Amino acid sequence: MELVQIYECFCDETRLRIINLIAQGPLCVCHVQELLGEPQVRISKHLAYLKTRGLVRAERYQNWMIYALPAKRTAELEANLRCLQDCVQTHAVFKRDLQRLAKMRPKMEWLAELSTTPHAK
Amino acid sequence: MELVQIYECFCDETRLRIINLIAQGPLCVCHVQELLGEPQVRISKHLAYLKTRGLVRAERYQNWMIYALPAKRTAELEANLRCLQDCVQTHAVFKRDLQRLAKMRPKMEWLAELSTTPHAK
DNA sequence: TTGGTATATACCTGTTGCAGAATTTAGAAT
DNA sequence: ATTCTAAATTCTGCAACAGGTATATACCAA
Repeated sequence: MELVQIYECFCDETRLRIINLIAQGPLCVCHVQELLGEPQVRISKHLAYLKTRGLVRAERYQNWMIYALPAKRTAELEANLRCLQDCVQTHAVFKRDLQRLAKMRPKMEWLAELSTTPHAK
Repeated sequence: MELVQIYECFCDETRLRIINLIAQGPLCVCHVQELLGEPQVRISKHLAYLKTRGLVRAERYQNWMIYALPAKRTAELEANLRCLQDCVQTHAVFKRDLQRLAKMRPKMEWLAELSTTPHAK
């Protein structure tokens, strides 16, 4: 994953919000959709965009597609994800997304066991 | 300067190289052009792109346009510039650009006195 | 098989981005 | 005024992106 590709992924607000959420742990499309309050097709297409650039990976579980950060991440990606996390601290939209996610977590325990990726928080 | 705009500025390699150079201190267009070995129109247009998003400011000195980072930078911009500097350490292209810049510095002392921006070495 | 849910894809539209070639503008020097 | 240099702008073409609507696919359940 090249540096420029990271920034391509980062340069749209919807994608930033998605990344912000998925950085906390794997999510399926419908969760993201509900959390962001954006139409399904939009979420789906942005996720596809991220996937082609290797920023996320996808795995099917029954009816759901579970999206997560890749297990192996370059130092660059790690650095930029950390930087992003710092930056969004001060932005209401992103904070709200995370708060909603926290509320939703309890309903999502089944998801936690699926992924090989360790969850943040 | 919004977060997304920072990433818009970062998502093209030519722009990344320009930013990497200008982060070291103010430069005029012809310097950037010479350092990158890219045609003038390309440099000029990317600089315009960066300027409209507030990532750089420009100031005329006689025949030359001097581009520099803005004097006041948001925390986000600072964080991302630092992150970028870390990331490019390992990339030959960017390192070479900086080496060339270092060689060119002696010929550019007149520039140093113009700017209000403190130079990073 | 039928129907439902979750997700992706195809198609269309408008916008933006990037490139190069040619031209123009601004200032300096003669 | 003319000429030189530095830089920006205009024009054209093309590819990518972002949005939406509609449709298709994949899996599950009855």
